[in-house]
Amino acid sequence: MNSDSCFRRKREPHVGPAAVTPINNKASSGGLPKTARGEATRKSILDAAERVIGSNGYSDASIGQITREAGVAQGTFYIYFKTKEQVFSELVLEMGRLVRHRIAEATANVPNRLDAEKAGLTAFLGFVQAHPDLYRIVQEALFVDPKAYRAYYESFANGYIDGLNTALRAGQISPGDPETRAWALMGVARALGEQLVVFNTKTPIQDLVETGFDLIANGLKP
Amino acid sequence: MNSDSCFRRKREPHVGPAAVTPINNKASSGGLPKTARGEATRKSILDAAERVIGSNGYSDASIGQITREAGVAQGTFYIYFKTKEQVFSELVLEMGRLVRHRIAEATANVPNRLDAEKAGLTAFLGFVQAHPDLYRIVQEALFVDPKAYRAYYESFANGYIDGLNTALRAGQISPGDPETRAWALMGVARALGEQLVVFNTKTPIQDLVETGFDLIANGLKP
DNA sequence: GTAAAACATGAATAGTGATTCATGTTTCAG
DNA sequence: CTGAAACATGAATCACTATTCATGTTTTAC
Repeated sequence: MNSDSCFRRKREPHVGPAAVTPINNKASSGGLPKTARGEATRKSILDAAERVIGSNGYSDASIGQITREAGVAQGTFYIYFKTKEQVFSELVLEMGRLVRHRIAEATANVPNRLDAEKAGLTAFLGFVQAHPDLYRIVQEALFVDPKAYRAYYESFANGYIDGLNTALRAGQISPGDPETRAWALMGVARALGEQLVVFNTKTPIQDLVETGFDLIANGLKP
Repeated sequence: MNSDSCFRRKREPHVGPAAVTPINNKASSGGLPKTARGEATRKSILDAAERVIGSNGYSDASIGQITREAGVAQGTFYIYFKTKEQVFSELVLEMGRLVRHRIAEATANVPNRLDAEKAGLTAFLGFVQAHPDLYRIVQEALFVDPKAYRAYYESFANGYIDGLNTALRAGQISPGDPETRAWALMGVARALGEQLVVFNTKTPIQDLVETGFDLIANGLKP
């Protein structure tokens, strides 16, 4: 329940002229569009939101900017989204789907877990580099929409845990609590991704993967 | 250069009545206090800011809340801090000092690097659990004060890199790029800390340390 | 003791931007 | 064709709160 400073408290819900009004339930406020036109408009708003929020951050991104960027009037925004927070949440969800899909794709036909770790890390870093904005968006979700933030990482973790369990049963990795390991491994990937887009390291992705993977596979022991 | 939505553009600097005005340079606006009284007031504001920002987040924390919590008038805030952003930055700095100090302390007399990793991880998780607010504060710094955010992690990393280099020379760890390793290892600690205060895991700290350390030391290889 | 510096107050100012709404314009089922 | 639903518009509203300032009150140096 964060939100921008202005207009925090919702205004008293405005009751229409009377029950007489035709039940104009529109696509109204958050509803999904019912025609191709609406579909297109909604998408262009969402895309604009991605760019604007991605580069300015949530608080500094204004609905005006977003709609201008999308080429629609300001009021149009509220035909498709109930609040500013809602677009943001959808952005986070969408991004989660994209990353997971990309990693699943990259690790799909890799039968060995360690190779899968390497492939997954490579795919993740490639994705981060291609979508630096989306990376920041997820980070900010912790404050704007904690639920979405948790959902993002948890659905990520679940897949990871499954993978580790399978590998464990197949004797491909040493024993160890899969849940904690999953979070730790995600932490490695996240940190290296952050190196890329937040700290702008000069280290090439390939080297990050090399060093990161060696650590994951063999640890620090001499 | 983020900031809250309200009053983004600074008002035209107000020029005093004339050059006649005594150079009342006060502790004015961001200056440090010059008496014990001032010192105490400043500290109480900073402490209040920690609590308020820690639990409400930066945007939702208002100066009014902070000063109320500190038991001073709203204007008093501006005797010690130039802007809302400034208190926040100081909070981040202060927190960085605290964590690093704690970890340095915990690893000081541990001659072996692997043992030091374990001790450091334990100390870090303990700290995080004791200061869940401060943990969130650092995360939010990425958006409110990116410079402080980077400084926080970079000074952390520097110590880490030194430690790894020393250990490498002493043959206590296997070879591998210390910089990338440092970030990856910090990523593990960060992720496990997040488990604790953001995801509220039931796993006891000791188990997190056990699993995390085993991964760091030996990797996943069977 | 006293002037000046420090510190404290809190009401007033003013920028901002999310959200609404009254009013069009398009689209489409029948 | 035609009326209703869907979609679009953009000016107006107005809750919020960071920051300032004119005016006290305390403390300190001498």
